[in-house]
Amino acid sequence: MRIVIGEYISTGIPVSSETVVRRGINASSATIRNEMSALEEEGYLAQPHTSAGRIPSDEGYRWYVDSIMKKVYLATPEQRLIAHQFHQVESEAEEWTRLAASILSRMLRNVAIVTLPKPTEPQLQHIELISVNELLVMLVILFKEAKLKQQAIMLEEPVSQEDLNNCARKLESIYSGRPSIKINTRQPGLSPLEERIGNAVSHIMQAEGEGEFEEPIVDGLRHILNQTEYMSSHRISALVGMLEQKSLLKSLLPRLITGHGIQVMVGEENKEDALRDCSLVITKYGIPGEVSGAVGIVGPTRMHYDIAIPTVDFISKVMSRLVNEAYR
Amino acid sequence: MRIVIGEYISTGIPVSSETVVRRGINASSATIRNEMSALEEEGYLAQPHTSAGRIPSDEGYRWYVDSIMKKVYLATPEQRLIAHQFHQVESEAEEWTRLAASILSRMLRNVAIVTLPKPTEPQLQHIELISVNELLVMLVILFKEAKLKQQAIMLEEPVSQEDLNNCARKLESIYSGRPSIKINTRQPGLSPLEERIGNAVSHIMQAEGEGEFEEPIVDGLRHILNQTEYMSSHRISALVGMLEQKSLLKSLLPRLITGHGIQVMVGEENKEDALRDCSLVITKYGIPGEVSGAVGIVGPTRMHYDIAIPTVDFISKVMSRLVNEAYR
DNA sequence: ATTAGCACTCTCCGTCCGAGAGTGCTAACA
DNA sequence: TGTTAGCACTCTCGGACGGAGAGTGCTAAT
Repeated sequence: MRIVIGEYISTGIPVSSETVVRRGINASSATIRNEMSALEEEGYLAQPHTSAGRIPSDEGYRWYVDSIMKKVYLATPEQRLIAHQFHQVESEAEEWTRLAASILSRMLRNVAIVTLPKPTEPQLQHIELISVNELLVMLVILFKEAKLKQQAIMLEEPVSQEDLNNCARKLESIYSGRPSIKINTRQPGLSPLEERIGNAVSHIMQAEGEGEFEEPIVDGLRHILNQTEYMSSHRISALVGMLEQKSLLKSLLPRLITGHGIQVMVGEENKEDALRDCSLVITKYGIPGEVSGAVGIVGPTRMHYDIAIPTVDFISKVMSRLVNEAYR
Repeated sequence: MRIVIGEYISTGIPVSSETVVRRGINASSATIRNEMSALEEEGYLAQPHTSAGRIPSDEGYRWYVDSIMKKVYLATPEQRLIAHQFHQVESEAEEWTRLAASILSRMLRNVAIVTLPKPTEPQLQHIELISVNELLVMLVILFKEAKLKQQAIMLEEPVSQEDLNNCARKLESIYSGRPSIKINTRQPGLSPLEERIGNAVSHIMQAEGEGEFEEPIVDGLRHILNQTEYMSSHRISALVGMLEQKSLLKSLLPRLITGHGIQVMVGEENKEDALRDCSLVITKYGIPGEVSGAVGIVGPTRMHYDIAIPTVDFISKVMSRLVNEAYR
């Protein structure tokens, strides 16, 4: 009889035995009361105070979530709605990602976290050196995954575009196809210019290879304020602070996503203090071993898991498909 | 005698006549009371209720701000602190900008808004077409200001890198040096390929030319929660929502920054509903007529204007200097 | 095992009251 | 005329009180 949880999730008020009876259970309130106090013994429910209804404990939510996980299936209209929005978007990874975050946060009315897809091994596709003015050169690196990195480089003396092109070709041949780890080692027989720029390239590629995920895009912070008015104010600002510091969040993500498949962390199950009052529904997307990203949402423990889980799941599948199309 | 405002800003509690006396005024509380009720008549002060101290009205803050504007000067230690942080940063516009936002929000404990520097007339420097695979080409556009834009383009049939280079050179010669407005007009005598890619270039350059500012970087949202607990909750979430929607904010900026020099909008002076409970300290930076950006902070009307104004001013000067160095 | 009944407990909400803070006014004073 | 002391008045704040209502736990009957 754990309609209790569903009821509490949608109303937010402690559920009484009477309420359960009205929800269509063929039993009297007394019977329910006995059941409920049994469930409380087992730790699934709790009472805010003696004469109030019951609210689910973290364990209660955990049970509820587990029971939902079997039927992770998003209703067709919602699927349509999402597919439709993705349909209109350009083939630009950053755009999908922003869109995914925006859709998630709007549909679930919670904070969405989505990272750009990131290849496990960044592969160099092309190096370009463009002179901006006499001494300033722009180094442009294109990765196989159509991602661009740039860096301005100040030269000591003017170099012709000709030489720059040669330099670019040479570095390209050195770095292309190699896993990013090896490129730290110096190459012999390079001119000072080539060495200088080579260092910059190494540096960029190394930075690119680091970490499991890209910096996440966070959308829907405004929902935190509406949903969780009960949460103590300093907890809220710790949470917002954490969500705001993308680089911190990025380094946290691998710890949050441990397993495969969709993952739900309820309240105290979270390692991070700031998340102690929240639940996290999160999963990876991409091509295992090649490209990966994360999508998820953060909300109060009292969350519509029954919608959130299938939605996050569906979005992750859409993202995986897009990645597949783009990186095939 | 408007120590009242200074006092209220730092304590946050309505100031009584007694308090003013204790702040070193050579007069009795009764005298102060007379003065204060005169100031209330004139609209500079207000009483939350009959038997409470006075708090400044928007007009009061306005007067206070105006009186501060004369001595916009940041204390040397703070200047040092800021300069020091900027000193360590790479010569990357986005990095400065993020840093500026981070410094501002941390020092003033409020939300900082900073835009990337944006040239009034984007000028094309270089076009590069790099084939990613048979049919996919990456169009890379480099602007004079060392800004990069990319777009993936799907071809109908394979084209050699040779032809791509030629195409890039041709388009480069067409678009380079022209103000972005004219480039809409079709050029005669272009091959389908050139026309196709030319359209993409036009499109990007036009988008680049639009709007007065870049999308702003917002930092320090967490401070909103600590500072403004009194603000009604739906106002807060409207505010956060607005600050979160960068594109909206971007289109709003020109309306917020009308004049030159540092600008302060107090409470109801703001046109935007979401800002009605807030004050805005904002200014432009850059090279007038050539490159411009905006820096500012948003906070409660009860804000340390005496620190905020010089700080924003100083940061804007630092940013201007950086822009000057980079774009010289 | 279920249920009706009932006493009990606890929150919620409005009221009341006293203390305290601060004002406005008046009358005295320089 | 401007300043000040004195004082009555007003309003908030916090705690106490109390009744209504909701919901439970227990017991006894089915």
